[in-house]
Amino acid sequence: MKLSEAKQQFISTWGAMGTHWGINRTMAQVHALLMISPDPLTQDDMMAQLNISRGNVNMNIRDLIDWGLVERVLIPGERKEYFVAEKDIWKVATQITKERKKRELDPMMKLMDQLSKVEGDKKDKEVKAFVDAVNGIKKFGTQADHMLDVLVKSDENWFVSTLMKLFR
Amino acid sequence: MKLSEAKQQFISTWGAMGTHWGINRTMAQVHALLMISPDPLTQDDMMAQLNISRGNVNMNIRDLIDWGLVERVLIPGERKEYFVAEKDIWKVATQITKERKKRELDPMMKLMDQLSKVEGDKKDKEVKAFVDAVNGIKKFGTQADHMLDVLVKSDENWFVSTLMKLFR
DNA sequence: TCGAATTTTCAATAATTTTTGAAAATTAAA
DNA sequence: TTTAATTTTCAAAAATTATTGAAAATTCGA
Repeated sequence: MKLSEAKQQFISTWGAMGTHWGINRTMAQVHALLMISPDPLTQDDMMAQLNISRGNVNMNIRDLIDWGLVERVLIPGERKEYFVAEKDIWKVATQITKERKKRELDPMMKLMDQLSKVEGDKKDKEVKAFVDAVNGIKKFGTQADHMLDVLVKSDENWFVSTLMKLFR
Repeated sequence: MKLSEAKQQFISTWGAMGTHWGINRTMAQVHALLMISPDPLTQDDMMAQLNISRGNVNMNIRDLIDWGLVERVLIPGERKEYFVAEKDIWKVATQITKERKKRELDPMMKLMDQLSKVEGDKKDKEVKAFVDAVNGIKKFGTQADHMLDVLVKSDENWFVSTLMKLFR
């Protein structure tokens, strides 16, 4: 398989995967493109390579920056802005994990705390089924929370240690 | 907060979460409704409680069954079909994990294997960046695969052991 | 400060996904 | 069988989400 074809495959598959991961297709494609680029790219580069409009690139780049997956880089003497993606896939995974924990798990847990205080007779099977479900989710959420923390923390260490190697 | 209000909140939030988890809003709502129901429900029950059409209930129930999260139950002497959801949230989580591994991770890994065989000079920085990215993902995927297996297996044991308790 | 290059915004449009509802198929009681 | 209850299907409609592109805003060199 030729590089150009392989690139296309990679970008399109990563895009399709993105939709399963809670980010939109184009955002994942932009990310994919940047992940396999040896050099920083401009918005125009991405427009050309992915065949999408300026506005689209711009918005998705902004989202990727919010997710902590892409950053702006300044190239001395250049007027245009350049962008690079985090290349370390473990870093990508922990970053996504962290963000989703913040955006999804934390608010869910807050709600469950409220819902577990529902009024009503615990003898009523309707009430009991509800409270049981909510408490189950709370317990699960707490455990998941800890597990994810361990993962993210261990990975931060791992990341730091890999990074350190580069400097010694 | 009253039960009816709490239920509504629960269903609507679980539905919103579903969209982040790769399943559609209504499917997640049907699942939520079944999770907090002490008794099996019919399609008509769900139509009434969620205000959705018969076809919609039917399709989403089918999907939930495919995901292994809901099952049909027969109530002796009743003509209609009844449905119950897996109530154990850990079981739900491992089931989803298993399915997503099968649907997302496995195909992704297969593709990466192909893509790592891209032709071209490894000295070319374009080729190198591509191969590095693909190999990084392969390594990551393999580790994730093992991790998920451990999770699912340990949980299967845990589930079996909880189940056993019911019978002794 | 000015003005060209570049980035950002956002209303309109396009594409995609979900939902409906009625017809067809299936099921099981009589 | 026949028939009425129930489930399933799927084309059309509605709702949602993503994309465009041009105008507005910003940035930076001269």
